[in-house]
Amino acid sequence: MRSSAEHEIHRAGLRVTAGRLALLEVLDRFPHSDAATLHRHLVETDASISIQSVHNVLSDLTAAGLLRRIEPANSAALFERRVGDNHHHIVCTSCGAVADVECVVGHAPCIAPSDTAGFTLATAEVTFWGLCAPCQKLHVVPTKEIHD
Amino acid sequence: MRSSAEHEIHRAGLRVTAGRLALLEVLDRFPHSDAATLHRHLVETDASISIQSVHNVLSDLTAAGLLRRIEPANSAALFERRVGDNHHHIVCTSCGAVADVECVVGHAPCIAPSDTAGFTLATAEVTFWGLCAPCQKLHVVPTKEIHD
DNA sequence: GCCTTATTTTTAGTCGTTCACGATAAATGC
DNA sequence: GCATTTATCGTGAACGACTAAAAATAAGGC
Repeated sequence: MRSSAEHEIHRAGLRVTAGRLALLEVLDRFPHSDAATLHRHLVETDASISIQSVHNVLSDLTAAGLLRRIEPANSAALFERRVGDNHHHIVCTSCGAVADVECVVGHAPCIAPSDTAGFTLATAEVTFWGLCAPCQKLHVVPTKEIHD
Repeated sequence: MRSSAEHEIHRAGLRVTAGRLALLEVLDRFPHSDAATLHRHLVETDASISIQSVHNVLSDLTAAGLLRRIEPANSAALFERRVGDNHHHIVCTSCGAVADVECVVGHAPCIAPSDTAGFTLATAEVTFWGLCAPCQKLHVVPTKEIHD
């Protein structure tokens, strides 16, 4: 059984290595993970890979367009395999959990601010903040005040 | 002449110190600055303040609601005095310059994603990416590919 | 002006990430 | 298959941004 990951890496002009395959596989199971978390999962399963190599692989695959890197405030860089669409994210202010969010309004409204101050607009990135279901149950009060 | 900054700090229940006043004044002239930049401006003008104290003051004033902290990807935390509204930002992918952007569509559409995956939604944060006017003139090609 | 305690300084230390470089192993050509 | 090339990985060190702890200082109420 030949994984699609193998094809993807090869098509990107990169060498197919055990580390890259393993990382893509783990990232499939745990999207929105940071480098340290991915490294932990990797050493747990089998592959011996250094944390620096994890950063290396993440950087290479992101540059190749196989991964998307997001960087919510107060958090390390997170990675996901879902690329090529303009979906957004919602982040839990209490525990940092991240979920994908489809932009209901489509592209146009969000990407058309009234005044771009002379900037040429390329992309719009939306991050939603809130409480995830488990944290709601725990009655955890978010540390940041939310005034309307 | 009593500065409004003095009142603001006092009203927040914080002590009015030279460092805090100086930082607010510098941040007025250079919005969207990071701690290191602010520190540089401060030591240039007059006030001898340590970089750690700058972080301290920024943290205190942000917690008190006098400052807003933003954290664009690939950048240190930036601060601005404009608080209490829901304006967004546009960041230059080439030089990192930041400008304020009013959200033309208002509140509702952006803050109403179709599915929040069980999250309770609190706020929406929009970051626009593009090229600032000076970087456009320099014909600088952004390092990230822009498809569509 | 004094006293309490918030604030600042000083000094270390942490976290996430990048860099340099020798060691290793994919992929190409034979 | 096997050798060669060179992309990739491991190791170790370093970096920037930020936080922590403790001692020194100074704001502001009395």
